Amino acid sequence: LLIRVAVPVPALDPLTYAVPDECDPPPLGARVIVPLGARLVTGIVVEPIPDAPARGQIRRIDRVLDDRPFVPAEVVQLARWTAEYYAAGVGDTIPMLLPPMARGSRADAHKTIRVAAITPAGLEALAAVGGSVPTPRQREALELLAGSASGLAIRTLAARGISVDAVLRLARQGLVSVRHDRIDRDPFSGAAGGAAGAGGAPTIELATRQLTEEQAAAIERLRAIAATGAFRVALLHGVTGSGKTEIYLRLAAMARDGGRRALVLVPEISLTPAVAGQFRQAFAARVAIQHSGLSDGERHDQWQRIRRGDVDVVVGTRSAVFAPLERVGLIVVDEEHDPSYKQDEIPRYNGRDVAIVRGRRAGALVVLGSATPSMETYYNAMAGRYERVVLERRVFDRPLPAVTIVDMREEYAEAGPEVVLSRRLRAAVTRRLDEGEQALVLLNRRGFSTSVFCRQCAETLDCPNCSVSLVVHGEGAARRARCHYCNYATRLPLACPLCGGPFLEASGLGTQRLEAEVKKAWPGARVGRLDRDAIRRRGALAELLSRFRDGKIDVLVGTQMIAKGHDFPRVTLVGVISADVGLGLADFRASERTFQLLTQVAGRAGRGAQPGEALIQTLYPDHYSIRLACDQNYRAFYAREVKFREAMRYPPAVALVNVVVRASTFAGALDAASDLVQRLRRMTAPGPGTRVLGPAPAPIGRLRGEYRAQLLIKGNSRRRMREALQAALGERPDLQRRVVVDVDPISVL
DNA sequence: AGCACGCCGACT
DNA sequence: GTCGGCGTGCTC
Repeated sequence: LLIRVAVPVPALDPLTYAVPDECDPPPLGARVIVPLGARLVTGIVVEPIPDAPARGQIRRIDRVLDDRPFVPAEVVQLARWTAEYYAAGVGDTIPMLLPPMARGSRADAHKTIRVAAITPAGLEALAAVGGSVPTPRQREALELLAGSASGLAIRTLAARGISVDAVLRLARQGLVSVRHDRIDRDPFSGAAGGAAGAGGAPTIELATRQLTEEQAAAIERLRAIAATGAFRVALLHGVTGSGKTEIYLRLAAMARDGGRRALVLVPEISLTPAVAGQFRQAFAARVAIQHSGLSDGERHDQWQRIRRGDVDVVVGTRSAVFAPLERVGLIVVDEEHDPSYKQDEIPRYNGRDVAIVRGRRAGALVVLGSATPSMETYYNAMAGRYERVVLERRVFDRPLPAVTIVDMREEYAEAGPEVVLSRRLRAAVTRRLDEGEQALVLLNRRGFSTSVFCRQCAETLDCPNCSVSLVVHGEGAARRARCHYCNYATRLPLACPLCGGPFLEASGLGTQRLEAEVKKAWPGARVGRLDRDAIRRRGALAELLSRFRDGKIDVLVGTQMIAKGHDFPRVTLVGVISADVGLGLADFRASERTFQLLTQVAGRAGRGAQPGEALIQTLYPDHYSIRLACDQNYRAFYAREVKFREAMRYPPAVALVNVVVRASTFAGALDAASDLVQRLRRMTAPGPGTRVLGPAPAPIGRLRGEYRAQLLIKGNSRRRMREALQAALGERPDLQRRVVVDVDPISVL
């Protein structure tokens, strides 16, 4: 009997193994331990009866771990779909199905390690004075091993400066033996409690809460759709503060009452504790939370609870779309436009799109919620593929914030180009502080200064590994120049490294400098900063957010992180420092991102009793994404942007695949990309509508010391595009590992 | 990812 | 001449 098994090895597709006769055949989704090369790994059965004939030699499975599916069959199929669609191997997606610590090829209840032990021949060689004693390194290894009866882990030896290679060389000479030891351990002991907790009855009775008319109508429509029990996607297009979460809660309760379960995806759970918290309140212990902020033990515990059927609702980030939940009747993707749904490493899947596929297979209602839907989603809604449910008003009839554009060209003319905070913004902050209210100030750029240049020779301070300029972080003695792409860091030189000129000047501002400016402008105010640098420490983010919520911070400065989904009732003012950060990027989504960011951040104002206002500083007050964000006119923005996408043949008008080729030289990267382009053009010529663009140097032409070139495939059949690409790469297997394929890229930078 | 093989500069 | 670092190919 043959089965096909997905093993957690990057880029690898399922392998065929034989099941011994004395063994019960494992079902789809069961774990099996299989030999792979010289080691044993844990895999998942993806085809109990292979569709395709086996290729190559067939080995026997070592052991079956489960007689029932460990991963639900529908989730296994979802992983296979994801691997194929995003041009990855099943081996890339399989780890996402498993609880942490059961992931990876070496992890499992049956982790194996390589242990080296000295052989009699080795002892002899060691004893023979000056005889067959090998190299010093090898001698050192033998001496260490001679002192240990049971041998030493190769890892341990490596830690003492003996390379794996050296040990394996000794093994080939027969002087040491290498065995694979299984370590049976229980990695999950003591993993109870934590986020799992919250037992008892729900603290809030859903039905008693008041709904707006719009909310009630939206729920009624969605309920009717869900009641059919058939797959359907609905866009819940609701302005900021319109109470979308309440609708998710009610729909989840309905799903539960109908005997089905709900999967709720949020962009970044630590940034939207409100959503998770509200589900906790309504569903108490019947909720599981899945996100990267949990410890491995906690995550494992949550995974098991879901798998056992102990929960009705799973709230989680992107990867929760693979949660082992059965009988899914509702899938919510909150803030569906958020770029964090796209994973920026292999497999490069979009959690929203995988959610839709999961919903189709489960016959579920999929609700995509946003105040600023992605172009893709709105395009589908306009084409009638998605239901469109609209919430135009905020809850309690609270007004949307009044948004005003501040033209910084006038400001510069008045006060010089150094000005950071416009007069208008200063006045507004002062007024809010006097009223005891809070303000958010957005600047979507980290660091203190964004570049350093020499006044004498005009040279800029660049990263030695990447083609980007270094960003200054910190002030005074703590000043460092850092690369945001490879983490290279150096002390800021006193003189120009090129010409020796002493006049180095830092320019361009980031959140750190903004924080300093705000503190200087309002010495009495309590100022906080929220960006990736400020939340490095575990728990720092939650701490910062709760301090702001509790009113211990008056002005919170930060990057786009401050724009995401938060509900701070006392924020009445939002300031945007440089709305045009990002508009200069040569990315087809630049306008969309800017519009979304500005609309979302403005939407943080006036969510409580006091009405809010937003002030947007920009050098391009006439740019449509800024102007229309100011009007909070999504439909006008969409109408304008979709014309651009159609004219330029960009998504959602066409499908896009981005291919990046790496090489040690610039010419090498460009040549390889060019070769792929030619092969692709030959292959796609018969397929109308498919076009190959490039090759061109990647926008970041050098990254971590490697040169990069890129090409784009545009077309209307992703399958055709993928097949052409696979065929081209099949002809150039040597390029396989130098190429990164991104299907439906969120950005082509 | 691991693991093996083979090529090449460095250094006894 | 070895040693060992590193790029390349393969795993049913």
